[in-house]
Amino acid sequence: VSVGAEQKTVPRVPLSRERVLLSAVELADASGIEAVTMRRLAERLGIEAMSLYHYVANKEQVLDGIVDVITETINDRVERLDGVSASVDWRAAARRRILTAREVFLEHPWAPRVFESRTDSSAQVLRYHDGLIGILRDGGFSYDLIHHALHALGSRALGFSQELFDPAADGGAPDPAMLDAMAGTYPKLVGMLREVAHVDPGSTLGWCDDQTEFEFGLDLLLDGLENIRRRA
Amino acid sequence: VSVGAEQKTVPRVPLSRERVLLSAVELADASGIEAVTMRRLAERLGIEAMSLYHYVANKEQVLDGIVDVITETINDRVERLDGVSASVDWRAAARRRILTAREVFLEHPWAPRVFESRTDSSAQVLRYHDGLIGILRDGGFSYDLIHHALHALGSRALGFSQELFDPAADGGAPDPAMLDAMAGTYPKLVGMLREVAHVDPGSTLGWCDDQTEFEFGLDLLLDGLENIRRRA
DNA sequence: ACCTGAACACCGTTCAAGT
DNA sequence: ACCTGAACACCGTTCAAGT
Repeated sequence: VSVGAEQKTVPRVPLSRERVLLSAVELADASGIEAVTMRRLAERLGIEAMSLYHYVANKEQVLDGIVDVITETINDRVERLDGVSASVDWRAAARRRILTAREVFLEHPWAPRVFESRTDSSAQVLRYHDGLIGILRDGGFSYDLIHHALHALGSRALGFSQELFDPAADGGAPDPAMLDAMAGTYPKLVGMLREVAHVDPGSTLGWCDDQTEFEFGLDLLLDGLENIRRRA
Repeated sequence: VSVGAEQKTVPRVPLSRERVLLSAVELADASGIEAVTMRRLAERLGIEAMSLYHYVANKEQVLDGIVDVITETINDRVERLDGVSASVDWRAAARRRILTAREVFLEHPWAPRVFESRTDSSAQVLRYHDGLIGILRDGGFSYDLIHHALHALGSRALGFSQELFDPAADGGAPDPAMLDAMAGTYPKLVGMLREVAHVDPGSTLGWCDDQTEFEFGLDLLLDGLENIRRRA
């Protein structure tokens, strides 16, 4: 079938809010979140920009919808774990849920910024938290402690921690010449970088591994919560 | 002196990069961060938009500069504490530094979003971290543990934790009728909200106090770090 | 109902030109 | 050196109009 024939004979998948939002995620994956404009999104769907307004009220709803799409993927994966988790303690179940959610964010590196820009709560995010609260509740937490725990975890509960500055630069070791130049102004910082950057020079992961750091922070919080729970 | 006379006789404070950035912070304080456009910022300074490009290369530099201005304020305040901190243990010194920094963010509620949107590192933020690293180092931390600690603290080291969704709605208790409607879909979440929202019904702070939650998360992390430090 | 085309009110930024 | 005016390439969104 030639392209020309296809254009005439194959019926278009009918447009829908769902298809608009899925397309927005694909566009962000392919070209970055700044490429997600109403005009470019419409172009990708083969319609005019104004036609989008039949499926979403405005661009904010597109971004809200992106959050829902991503978190729905997360929920699909973590809820498959819950059946297996019944026999496991709360800490292992919570840890596994969070690290599974994190895998989805690793597939959409632009997504944390979108999540942090939202102010309306998403139905899928509520569903994710509902499941996490269930795990803590079954583990013997009071609702009061669960509430504190969710605030303490923040975005870590969902599987990401937005790094301040240079998340990409963490991959490569800092330039020794640059460190020399900075040593006068930031003596302690440079002291740290000089030592930490050389701990494992042969590592292919680079001197600073995102996954390790995420798990370190997560375990610190989970351990602390377990201590409080046990004392209560 | 009449306004008309003033316009002719009083020499304008000469424009500078510094004055542009200070004005950007004032504009964000007054009208929100979305009001900080090149055109509106220029208007506020009594010049045309294009004149701004003599002081900054582009709008990204304005946002980078805003981060520097805010963090400079923080550094001014926390470095005044450091003299007094000499006799204090690392935990108290770090806690005081962070809670002092937090006060500045409470004065600029739009600032966390700007910080999290930056990708270049700021000289003032490096200076802030240098001081914090010094406190931990004096407290007996290895550079390796300090490195993990900074990642675990994330933006909490600087005094803020970006809440996901509804940070403003936390002030008022959730609507009981809405909770009833949500109970079927989110049973555990509603269970938590029903209990936690009624713990202190007479409190003027509302059922969920930002400061309390921030300190809870911060102490959880600091306690965990102290445990690791002591074991090492 | 679904989609469009023209237009509006804004952006950030360029360029060449003024003093 | 500092500042400007006109223009360009883009936004999100309105409106009235088409099928």
